Amino acid sequence: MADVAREAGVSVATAGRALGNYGRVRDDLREQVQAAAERLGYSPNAVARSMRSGGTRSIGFVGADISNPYFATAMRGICDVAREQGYEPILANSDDRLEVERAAVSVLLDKQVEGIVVAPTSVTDVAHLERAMELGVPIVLLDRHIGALAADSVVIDNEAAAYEAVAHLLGLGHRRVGLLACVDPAEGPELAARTGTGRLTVRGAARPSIDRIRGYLAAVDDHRATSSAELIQYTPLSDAAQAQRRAEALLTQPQPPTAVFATDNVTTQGLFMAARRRGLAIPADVSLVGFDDLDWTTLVDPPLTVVAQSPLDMGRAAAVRLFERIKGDDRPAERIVLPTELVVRSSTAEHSHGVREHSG
Amino acid sequence: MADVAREAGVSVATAGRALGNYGRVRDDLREQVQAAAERLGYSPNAVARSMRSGGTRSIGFVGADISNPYFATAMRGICDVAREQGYEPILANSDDRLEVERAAVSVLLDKQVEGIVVAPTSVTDVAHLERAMELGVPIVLLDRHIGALAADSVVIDNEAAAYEAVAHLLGLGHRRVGLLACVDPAEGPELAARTGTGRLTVRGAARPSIDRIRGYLAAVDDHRATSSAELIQYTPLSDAAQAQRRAEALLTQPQPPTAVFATDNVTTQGLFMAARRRGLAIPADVSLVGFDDLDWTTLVDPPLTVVAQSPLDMGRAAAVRLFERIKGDDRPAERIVLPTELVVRSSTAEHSHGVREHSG
DNA sequence: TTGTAGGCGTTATCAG
DNA sequence: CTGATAACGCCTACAA
Repeated sequence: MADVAREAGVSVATAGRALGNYGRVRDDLREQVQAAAERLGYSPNAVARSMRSGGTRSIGFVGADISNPYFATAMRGICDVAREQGYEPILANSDDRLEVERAAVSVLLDKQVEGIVVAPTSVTDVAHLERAMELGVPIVLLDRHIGALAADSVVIDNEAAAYEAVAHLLGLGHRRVGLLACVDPAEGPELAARTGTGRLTVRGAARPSIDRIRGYLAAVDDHRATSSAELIQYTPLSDAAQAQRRAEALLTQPQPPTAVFATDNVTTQGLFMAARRRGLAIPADVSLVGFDDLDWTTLVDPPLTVVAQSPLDMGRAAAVRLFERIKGDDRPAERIVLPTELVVRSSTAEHSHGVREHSG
Repeated sequence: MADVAREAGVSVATAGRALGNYGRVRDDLREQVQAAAERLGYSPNAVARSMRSGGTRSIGFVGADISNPYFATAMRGICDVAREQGYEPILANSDDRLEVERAAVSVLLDKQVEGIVVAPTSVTDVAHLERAMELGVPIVLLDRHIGALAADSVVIDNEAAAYEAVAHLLGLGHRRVGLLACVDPAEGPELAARTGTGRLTVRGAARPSIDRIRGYLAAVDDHRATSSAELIQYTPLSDAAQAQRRAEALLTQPQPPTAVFATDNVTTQGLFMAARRRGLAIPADVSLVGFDDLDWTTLVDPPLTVVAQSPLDMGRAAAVRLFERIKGDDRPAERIVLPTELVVRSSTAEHSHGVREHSG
C-alpha cells in the first residue's frame, strides 16, 4: 500500500482511506489512488486488516462428516448466508469424536473466527464451547440441543417426528412395530421396564437418536401396542452394512415385526437392503418408515415413506442466528425448532392380519 | 502474551519462545511460562502469527456446490489431508458461475491462503487463476484439466471411461445407443458430420462432459453402430427434473435407442426415472449405463451398471499435490489421472433382436 | 540463555 | 480533508 500511496502521490493514510472505504477523501484523490492501485495490481491483505480490526470475516463450522448428505447440505446453507454477509466459512470434520471436535474448536478460536456453528458430538462435555462463548465467540448448535449450555440451537422435534412416524404405522393396524436406531455406544441408552405397566422407557441424554427412541416408545405406549426389547435393534455407527445386519436380525426373529421405523438415513438404507435381501415384499410383508428425505428414497421400489427434514434450512437458520449474535444480539439463548414432515409414500400399508411367511 | 510474561516474571521474548516452541529457553522457565499461560487462559493469536510469518495455514477450496455428493466427498478428502498437515480449508461455492468463482478466488487470496484447490467453471477464462499463481499461491485443478494453465490437475480419463461404457453396450449387441449428456449451454458443443463417413464428431473445449461425448462418439464409430444426432440429448443444468424430460424425449422417439449412457450422476438419475415413468423394463426394453457409483445405484431395481470414480481419492490427491507445491516443489505441472471402473450390474443386457413395443 | 527493539500491512487517532 | 504516527500480537535479529 505504501507503493500505491507513492505512485498516487499521497500519504499511506489517504491511500488507506481511499481503498478501505473509510474516512473522507476528496473524490479526485480517491480515483487517483484507485487508479494507482489498479496499475500496481494491489490487493488488500486481509490478515493485516484482521490484525488491526479484530474481525476476520470468518466463521467456523464443525460437523461430524462433510461427506454425509445431511452435513453437506447444511454446510451449503451456512455458506450461502455467510456469503451474503461477506464472510467465509472454515470447515472442520469431527468424525463424531469429542477430542477432535475440541481440537477443531481450539484451532478456529486461534484463527479468530467470529462465530462457530457446531453439530456437537457430546451433549455433556461442553467446556470447549463454553470457553468460546466466554471469549466472545458465539456458538450456534446444529442438530443437537444442549440444555446445559446457554447457546442457541437449531433442531427438529425428534421425539414428535418419531412419534408421528410410528403412530402412522400403528394407525394402519400394525401391533408389532420394530425400531432400528442409530446410537453411539458411548451414549449408553438403557431400556428399562416402567413400573407397573411392564412397558419400556429409555434412559440417556437428550440426543436425536435417543429422542427418536422416546418418540417410538411413547407412540407404542399410547396405542397399547407391543412393547418389547426384541423389537428394538441398535446399530452403533454410521455404517450401512452394520445397520443391514441388525435389520436382518430384527426381521428374521421368530415373531418378526410387521412394520419397522428407522431413525436416520443410514439405518433406513440398511433396513431397505435387509428387507430386499430377505425377499420380503414391501409393504405386503413389512411396512417401512425411514428418516430423511434423500433422493434415493423416491427412486427405489416402492418409494419410501419417510420423515423429512430440511438440512438446508437448518444450516441457513443456524448461520442467520450466528450473524445476529456476531452483530451483538444478546437476547437469551433460544432453541429454534424447524418443522419435519411425514411424507407418506408406498412403503407403508395396512397390516394384513392373514398369515405371513418368509424365510426368516 | 505480555500478561503471561509479566505473570511468569520473564520478558515477552522468553514467553514467546516458551509458548511458540522456538529458540532456546531454560526448562524451568519454560514450565513457569506455560503454567502462567494456563492460569491466564492464554491462547496464541493465529492472525498475528500469520501476519508475522506470512503463512496462514489455510487453504481454499472452490467447487460448484458442496451439497453435490461429488464435491462433498472430494472436500472430505481435502479436509483429511489438510488436517494431517495442520491446515484448515476455507470453502467457497461457485455455483458453476465464473464471476462467483473469480470473486471467491480473490477473497481467498486476500485472506492469504497458501494454496487453492479449484474445480474450475471455465476452461478458457483463467486470468484469476494465473494471478494466484503469479502471487505464489499454487493452484490444483480438480475434475477438469486446463491445457492453457501451468497448474496441476487431478482428473479421470473422461473419454476413455465413456468409451468403455459405450463399448460395453455395443459389445452386448446394441446398435442404437443413446446419450444423455449434461453440458453447460455456454460450452456450446457442436455436433458436426465428419467428412466422408457421415459420422459425427464434437467440437468444444476439453471438459468432462464434452470428453465423455467424445468417448461415446469414438466407441460408436469404432463399432460401426448408428451415429445420429437424434440419439443424443443435452440437458443444460444440474437439474434432475430437466434431465428426466430430456431422457423421456430420447426414449419416446419413433425409433428409440435400445440402450442409453448418461454422463453424470444427475442425468443418470433422470434417465432412470424416465425409463420407469415410461414403464420400460430395464434391461429388457432398454439397457442403462450411468456415471458415478452413488449408493442409490445399488438400491434401485435393477442395480445400475455405472462408471465409478472416487471423488474421495481425487480430493485427497489434489490436496497432496497442493501441499507438495506449498512446500516448494516446482516440478512442471502434471496431469494426475485417477482410474475409473466400469461396474457391471444388472441394468445392461444383450440386445434382444425381437420386436419391442412401448407406449412412446 | 535472555532481553530489547523493530517490523509485518492495516486502520485509528490526532494534529495540521 | 490530509498527513504523520502509533498500535494490533507475534517473531526474529541482535545485543547483552
